[in-house]
Amino acid sequence: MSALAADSSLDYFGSDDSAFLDALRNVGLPDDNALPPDPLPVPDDPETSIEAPPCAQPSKRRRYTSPNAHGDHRAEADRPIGHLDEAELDEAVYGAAHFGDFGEYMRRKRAKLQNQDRQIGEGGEGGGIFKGLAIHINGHTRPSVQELRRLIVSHGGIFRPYLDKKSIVTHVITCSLTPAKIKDFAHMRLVRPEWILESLRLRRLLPWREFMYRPTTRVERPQGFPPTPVVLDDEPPSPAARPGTPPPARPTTPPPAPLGIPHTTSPPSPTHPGPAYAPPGPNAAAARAMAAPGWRAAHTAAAPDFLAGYYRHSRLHHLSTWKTELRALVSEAGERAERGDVPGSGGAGESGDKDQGENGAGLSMRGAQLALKGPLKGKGTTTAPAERVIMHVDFDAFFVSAGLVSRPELRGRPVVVCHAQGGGGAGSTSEIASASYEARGFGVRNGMSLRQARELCPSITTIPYEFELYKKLSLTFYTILMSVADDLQAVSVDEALIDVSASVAQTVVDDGADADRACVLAEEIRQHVKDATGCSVSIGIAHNILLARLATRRAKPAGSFYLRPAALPTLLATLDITDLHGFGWAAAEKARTKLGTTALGELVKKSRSQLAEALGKTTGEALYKALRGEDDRKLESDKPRRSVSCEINYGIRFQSNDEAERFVFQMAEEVSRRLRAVSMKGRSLTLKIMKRDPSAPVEAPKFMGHGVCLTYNKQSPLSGPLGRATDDEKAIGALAWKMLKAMCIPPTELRGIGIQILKLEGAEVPVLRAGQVRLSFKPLTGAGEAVGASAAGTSKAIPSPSKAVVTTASPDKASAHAVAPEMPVRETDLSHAPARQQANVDLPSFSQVDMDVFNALPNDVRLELEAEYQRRSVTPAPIADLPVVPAPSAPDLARITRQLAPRSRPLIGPAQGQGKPWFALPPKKAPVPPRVSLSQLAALGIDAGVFRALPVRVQREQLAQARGLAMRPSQRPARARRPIKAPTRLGSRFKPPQGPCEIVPPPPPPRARFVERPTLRRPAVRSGGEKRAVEAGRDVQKMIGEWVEGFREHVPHRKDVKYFGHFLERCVESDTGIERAVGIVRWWGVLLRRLFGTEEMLDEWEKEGITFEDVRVTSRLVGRAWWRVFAEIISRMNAIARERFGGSLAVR
DNA sequence: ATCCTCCCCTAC
DNA sequence: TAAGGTAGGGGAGGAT
Ligand SMILES: Nc1ccn([C@H]2C[C@H](O)[C@@H](COP(=O)(O)OP(=O)(O)OP(=O)(O)O)O2)c(=O)n1
Ligand SMILES: [Mg+2]
Repeated sequence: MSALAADSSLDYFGSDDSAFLDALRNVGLPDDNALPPDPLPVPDDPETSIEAPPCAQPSKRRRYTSPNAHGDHRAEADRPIGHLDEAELDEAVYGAAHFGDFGEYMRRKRAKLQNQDRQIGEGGEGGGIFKGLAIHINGHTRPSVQELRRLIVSHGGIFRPYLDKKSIVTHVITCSLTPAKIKDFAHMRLVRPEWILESLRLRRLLPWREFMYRPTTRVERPQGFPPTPVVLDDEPPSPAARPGTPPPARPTTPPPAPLGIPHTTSPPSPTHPGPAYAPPGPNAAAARAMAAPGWRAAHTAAAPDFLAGYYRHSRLHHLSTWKTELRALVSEAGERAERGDVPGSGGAGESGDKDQGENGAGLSMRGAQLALKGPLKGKGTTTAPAERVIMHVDFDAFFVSAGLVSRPELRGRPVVVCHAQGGGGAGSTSEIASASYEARGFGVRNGMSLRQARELCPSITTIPYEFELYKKLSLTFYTILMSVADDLQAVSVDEALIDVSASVAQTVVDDGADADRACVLAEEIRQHVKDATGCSVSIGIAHNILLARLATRRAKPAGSFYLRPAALPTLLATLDITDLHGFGWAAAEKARTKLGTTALGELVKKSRSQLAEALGKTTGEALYKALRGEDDRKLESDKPRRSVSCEINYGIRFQSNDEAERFVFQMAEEVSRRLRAVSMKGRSLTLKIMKRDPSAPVEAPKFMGHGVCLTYNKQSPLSGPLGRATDDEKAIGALAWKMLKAMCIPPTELRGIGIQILKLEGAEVPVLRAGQVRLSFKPLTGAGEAVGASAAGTSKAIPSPSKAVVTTASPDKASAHAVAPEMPVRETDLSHAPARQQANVDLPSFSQVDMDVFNALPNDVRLELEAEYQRRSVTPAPIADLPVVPAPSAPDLARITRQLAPRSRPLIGPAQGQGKPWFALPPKKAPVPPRVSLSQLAALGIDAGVFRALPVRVQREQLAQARGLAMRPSQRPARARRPIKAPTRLGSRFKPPQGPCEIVPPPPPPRARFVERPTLRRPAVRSGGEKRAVEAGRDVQKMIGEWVEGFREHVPHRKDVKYFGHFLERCVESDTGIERAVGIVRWWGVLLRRLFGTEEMLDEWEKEGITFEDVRVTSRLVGRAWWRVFAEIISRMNAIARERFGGSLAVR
């Protein structure tokens, strides 16, 4: 029970310390009337328990709170914490307090936090220099909120977690304020954290004014407009300026700028001030949806097509998959390099020593430079660790940057990527994947809910995901890195570690110190990537991985930074343990409870054994060394894969066992598919189950989320029909279902399901598919050895893989990395590519080819490729069979391919050896690119960058499409339709006027004195179906006129915007509506220009400080609002247009 | 000691 | 309306 209490409080408060929990537990007191019985002994609602044999309750049930505070709160009254009547506690603490403004939740939470502080204070570090102060901390701070709180409380101060009218706050600590808060706090004592730190250092309370917080240049503006851009995303600091020193100062005053600071701590539960991820308690929208008949069956995991749709939209799934695929690609490239893949290149790396790092030459991507490096081959072994030059390269706000490539109009504005689009979603729990640096200036961070973001920054703009684009940019990025790296470790789709020791040595700089050369090289890389992708990356440079990562913090955004060991102490003094890669919330908690601090500046004083004791041996020692700038880990570019899994913990809402069973089998198919994709089989299956915690509401705070759960993981040996390892979906499904049944969990309580396959083995020979390519490597390395090793089984048998063994003999490795069907490399630029040169073409290894795509190729192309592969005898048998043998899991592979595949044809691998390293070679018979001038493209509304990236065939299509489009509605290319999900939706989706009309209530009157404002929602439209809407062009134009005119002194109404936006989007979706939509939008633009002037004019007026009478000022702001809405809608239309046609609309 | 199994944790 | 996945390092504690 006590364990539970601790657990519950932790869930609830996140960063509570155990002393406090102990104290609470020991207080002992009456129960909370709201308390439900302790969940433990209570059997699960028996109602629909899965009918199963002996219900063996799984051995472990663990409470799972999302590591990410997805708004999941343990039900307050979950379990007795003690016998303290909390009202009395409050009373004692605050005197006659009234909490009318607080819900029960907030009230209790606050009381507890307060109590906790008392505990800290009592145990405290003495001194009372903060006595009499009541301090609130706002937003992100450095040190962290928790750390500051601890410092304050332990020195006699009071920590105020929240602001309200009832309790006094003497000071507010902050590092950054949103405009809204600046206003709120106008009359308060705003002070920087340094006040606390310095006061403590000098052991006396320093005058707060000396540390007064001043908003950085930002000026608040009325309508919630974004501040002037803090940092331009696409404006790198002055070039390779002074190497060895930080890039030109960012617009920051306080040392650690609010920008670029990674998420702080506190995963579980909202401990920090600021908006909550979601309101506590069941998600209202979800409750409503679930109550609607048919909704659950159509939109949750109970729907037959849920799995595919879910994965198609899951960013985390993509992130994970890409990472795996990139690793495989890198690994393959390494192998090719070692092998001296390019014909004729026999020599360079002695056959004997393989090691990937083997001079740059090894990483064949190097092109011309390699020649020079040849002689240096020994490098991998000779270079002392201290001399290594490691770069950590990472896109700035990757998803956003990618999205802005085609939305330049949004640059400089607070933008986030998330699923929820448009102005709506006030309470949206949609998660933000990436926030622009401007948005971060408001405190918005990756991983927040849209709702939180809107609270911090009401004017935030959302843009949709573009997964294909991310993947494309990523490949380009990696190709560039490969061309300079001696070694490369794929970290994620937007991030990699490279060893550039050799390249640096070669970089020409007069008078160059290594550091100088490294910085020059870094800037070159940044420029290359920028040119090739339109996005900026930042680069951290140092002698080891750890420092390089730290350096990146300073480099961001859009810069590079060389961190020399000597500078480390100073840097560390400002950092928290969670700023180190690999150290998160849990580590910080351990440090805090066991060592009394999370500040690196303090931790550095701890002994090695102290750290080891607190954090574990390995981790502790790693930290000890890290604090001294030591890190001898080497880049990992070819580790064998050890597991393949598939889990979904979202949208799981079953009513019956049948639904659950169906879903489990679908998941089994999915894992099976993944296994086959990498030619692996497994001998062990782990079923991972999440079950709603009995105390958690049926609907989680996050829409369709899993909420607080108990987890059950059960492992079982897996074997196929014939005995050993298997990838058979039926075997997997049957076992998984059997295990789930045995858990006796009512299907209604399931919230997450996962299947993980372990003990992997390479698939057996008989299978022709991709995996067989693995064999093709053997002849080159010695078949005998390979066979022998294969008997050895799993990698474990070969512990620290000696270099030699790795490449030649490990079957796991070979099979694991030989295949990357989901991420075929393809040409990125046809028009630049030189004609194919027979000898040097680097076709992807056959295993890398996505079979579906391959099979779908035009006959001649396919035959030619087959011939080529045969010629090289890379793959003996398969070729003949391929066309015949349909890919094993055709439908699903097809799905995946569709999901990842661009409209272009895949196939050709990145160029090796000579030539522009970062552009792939064209397919044979490259068609002649159409001749179009940039201006022509512009006239047609096609984005030149996008266009250039398309295969010629598609270019032609697009061109034709656009030309027709400009004139009259025309045929759309096959397969350009947006996916449609549930049938129920289908109806409304294509009846523009209807959906919105039903959903959107009439907009309330504008705030000010506008009496009869026109509305877009009018009966005229309501009556129509799709046809009507299309016919409505004239009407719509008229309506817009009225709308804009009516609101010329007011910001457009959100609902109207939403409605209008929907209408236009649907027009773009339909074949017949595009032209009309473009016309309408143009007309709209004309009206806006007429009324408010262009945006540029507005800018001018503003810059020049031109102020007319108030009216004009108002009008200027209103004008901006209109233009902003205008841009938003256009960008949404363009998103659709891009998806359908690959270009943007010419609406401006 | 050393392995193995079941977690937890972290990252993107 | 939203899409909270996944692989791998490492620790605790039992089996060997
Ligand atoms: N909680 C998160 C974190 C990241 N991502 C995705 C979107 C990010 O764009 C991408 C890269 O993650 P980074 O941590 O590198 O963050 P950004 O690139 O967005 O910003 P920056 O690297 O500049 O801090 O991964 C995500 O979907 N969810
Ligand atoms: Mg990034």
